[in-house]
Amino acid sequence: MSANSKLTIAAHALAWIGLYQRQGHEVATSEQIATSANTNPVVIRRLLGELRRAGLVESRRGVGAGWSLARELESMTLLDVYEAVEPGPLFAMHRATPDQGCVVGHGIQPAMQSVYEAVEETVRHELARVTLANVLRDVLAAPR
Amino acid sequence: MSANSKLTIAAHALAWIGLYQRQGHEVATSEQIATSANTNPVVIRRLLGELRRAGLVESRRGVGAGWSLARELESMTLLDVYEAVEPGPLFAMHRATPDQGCVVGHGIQPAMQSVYEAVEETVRHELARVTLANVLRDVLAAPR
DNA sequence: GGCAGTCGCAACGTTAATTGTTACGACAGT
DNA sequence: ACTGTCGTAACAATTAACGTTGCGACTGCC
Repeated sequence: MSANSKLTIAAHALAWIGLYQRQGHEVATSEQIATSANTNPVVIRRLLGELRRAGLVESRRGVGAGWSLARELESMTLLDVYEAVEPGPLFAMHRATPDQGCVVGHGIQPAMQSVYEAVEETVRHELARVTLANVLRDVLAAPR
Repeated sequence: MSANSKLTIAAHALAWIGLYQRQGHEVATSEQIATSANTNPVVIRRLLGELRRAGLVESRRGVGAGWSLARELESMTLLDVYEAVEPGPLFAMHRATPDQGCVVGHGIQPAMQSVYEAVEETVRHELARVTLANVLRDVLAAPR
C-alpha cells in the first residue's frame, strides 16, 4: 500500500483556501482546514509550511491570523504541490546494498534507476497538466 | 519517502534466475538469490510466491528444489511484475474520511481519484515498455 | 525406509515512516 | 494586557515493510 496522502491533503487544503477566498474571506485557519480534512491542525500547519517554502501560500500571524494563497489557483499545478511535499523517489532501491561481487547485484541498481527516472518523468508530466483550479472545479462538480 | 522496494527486488530475482539458467542450471534456490540481493531467503520466497501466482515463475520441491522461469524473459515486462507484487495505488486518499458536510471534503476524493488514475495509467504504460530481457541486458552492461 | 535439501507458511520481532497529539512561546491587532 | 492563531519541538500512536526463526511437507537419492 502506498504511504502518500500528503499530496491529497495538500490539494484539499489549497482547494479549501481558494474556495474560501472566492467567498470573500481574507484568510483561512489551520483549524478550519483540519476540520474539513478530518485531521489535526498541526498536521495542516506542517503541510502548509512546506507549501509556503515553495511559494504557494502565505501565512499571517497575530489576531486575524491564517493562510492565504500566494498565487492564483490557475497558475498552480499538482506538480508544484508534489515537488513541495514529496521529497523522495516513487520506487525504492534495495534497503541493503546488494552483493557487489555478483554480476546481477552489481548491475541491477543502475539498470532499474534509469527505468525509474523515466517513469517519474512521465508522472511529473501528467501532474503538470492539472492545475489546482481544475481540481477545485472538479471538486465543485461532484454529485451531491 | 517511498516504501516500495518490492519491484526492485523482484526484478533482481528474475534477472538472477534468468542469467543462472542461461548458464545451464535448472533451478535457482531462494538462498542463492537472497545472497545476491543481500536479504533473507524467506523474503525471496514470499516475493517469488507472488510471482508464481502471476505465472511468471515456477517452483519445484524436494531434492534439487528451487525456482525457474515460467516464461521467457523477453515476454515478461516490468508491468507484469508490478501488477504481481504491488497491490495498492501509488497515491493514497485521506486516512480518515474528510467532512462530507463540507463541499471540498465531499468532492475532493473523486476529483483526485481521476487524476491519480490517469497518472497510474501512464506509469503502467511506461513499465510495459521494459522487458526483463532489457533489464538483464542493462545489468550486464553496467561498468565494472 | 531413512536422509538431506529446499520450499510453504505461520508467527513474531525489528525497524522506519507517517500521522496524531500536546504543549508552549511568538506574534499582532484590539 | 488580552485574545486567537501560527511556529515548532517533543513525544505517542499507528501502520507498513522487512527480517528472523521454526517447523512441517515434499521428493529424489542412498
